[in-house]
Amino acid sequence: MKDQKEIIRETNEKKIIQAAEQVFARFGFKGATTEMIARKAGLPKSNLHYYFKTKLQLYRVVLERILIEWMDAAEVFDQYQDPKTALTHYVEAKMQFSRNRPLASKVWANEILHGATVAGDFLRTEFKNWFEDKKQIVENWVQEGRIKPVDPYVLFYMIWSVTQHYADFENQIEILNNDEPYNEDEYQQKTDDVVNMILTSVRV
Amino acid sequence: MKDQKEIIRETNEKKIIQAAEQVFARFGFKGATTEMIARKAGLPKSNLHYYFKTKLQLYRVVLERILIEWMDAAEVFDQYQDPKTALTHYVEAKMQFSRNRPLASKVWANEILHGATVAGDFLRTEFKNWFEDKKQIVENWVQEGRIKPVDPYVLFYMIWSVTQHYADFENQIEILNNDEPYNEDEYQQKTDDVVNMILTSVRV
DNA sequence: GTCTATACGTTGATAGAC
DNA sequence: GTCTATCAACGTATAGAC
Repeated sequence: MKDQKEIIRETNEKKIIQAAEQVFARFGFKGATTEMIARKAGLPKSNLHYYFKTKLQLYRVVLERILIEWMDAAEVFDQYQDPKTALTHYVEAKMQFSRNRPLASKVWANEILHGATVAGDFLRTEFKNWFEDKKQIVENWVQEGRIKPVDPYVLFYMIWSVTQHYADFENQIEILNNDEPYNEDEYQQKTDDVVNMILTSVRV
Repeated sequence: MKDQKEIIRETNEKKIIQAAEQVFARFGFKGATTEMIARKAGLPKSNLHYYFKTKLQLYRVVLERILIEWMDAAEVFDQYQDPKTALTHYVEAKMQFSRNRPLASKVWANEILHGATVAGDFLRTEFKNWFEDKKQIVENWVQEGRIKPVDPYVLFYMIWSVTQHYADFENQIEILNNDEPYNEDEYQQKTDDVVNMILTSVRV
């Protein structure tokens, strides 16, 4: 049974983490201030420091949550044996992630861009394992002649970069779209086009 | 004829701009300190402020130079009428840019990621004009049946994101490559693969 | 044009009353 | 668990001697 304090702690931590993600996405780690995060969470700054000792610790928590979401979204890749189906669902999931969680994508992009100092451990362990596994699947597809011969690295980097571009560069995209954000239908259309081009690029 | 002071000014400004690009790429605008930039340029901090009144002004200069380089590298697109040749040279130029100027790419990515507050003007004018022009070329190719029907936006975002990924996410790439940077041959191989996949995706 | 010293604002973090 | 007051550190920018 959760007691009163525990509930308060959980709700406040959640509010802080959500606010932190917004501020980190917009201003980066150094550019974000604990004051901005606290205000967005509706708490005084000292309360934030009560729940998270340091800004770095809060940042770690935010990143960790993003990684978990990222891995969850990637599971869809394993659920289909057919290359076309697996790739279609995977690319669609990535495009949806960019649509629903652009802030998460931006925080991640910012982290890698500036040296992956915090995410480095995760990349070298869990992430690398995940990737080696997927790489093997793609290599099998190639050997079985089910897709055109492609370097798995090049394929995955293409999928990641293209899909994440719709989140990380949304400001640029919006400007080129006459300062209009995509509506649901338009975004679905882009998603279909991206899926189609990637499938075509491996000839499935 | 340039006098002594002018020469000193030019060399020092150049040193500062180059140092600034490195520091902005690594730490972002807010994360970069004028002290770090000055030290890397081999000057006292007050000298930096003598040449560039504010950090923001220095940042603007750095960004502007990057944009000029970017546009220069893009000119290759206009020099060929054949879709296959034009796309090949363009993608190769972009891949070379990521290889030779990863810092420039990162500064740009960081700028867009965090709201394009400084580059917004450029994007809405010069950049948009440039893009509208290229968009028309691609649409013509489609109408003439020389490439598969594709949304020009989706095609360009694919080219930009994939090529820039090799600069902006190089930390992640290096980790997945067992903490080894790509050598020249490997990078050339990736370049060929990227070109090939993009050409295939539009069926030329 | 160069450099030391410094003013001034901002920010991460804490103390201590409630 | 909350909040006001406060501090120490840092970072931008400038003054003024050389």
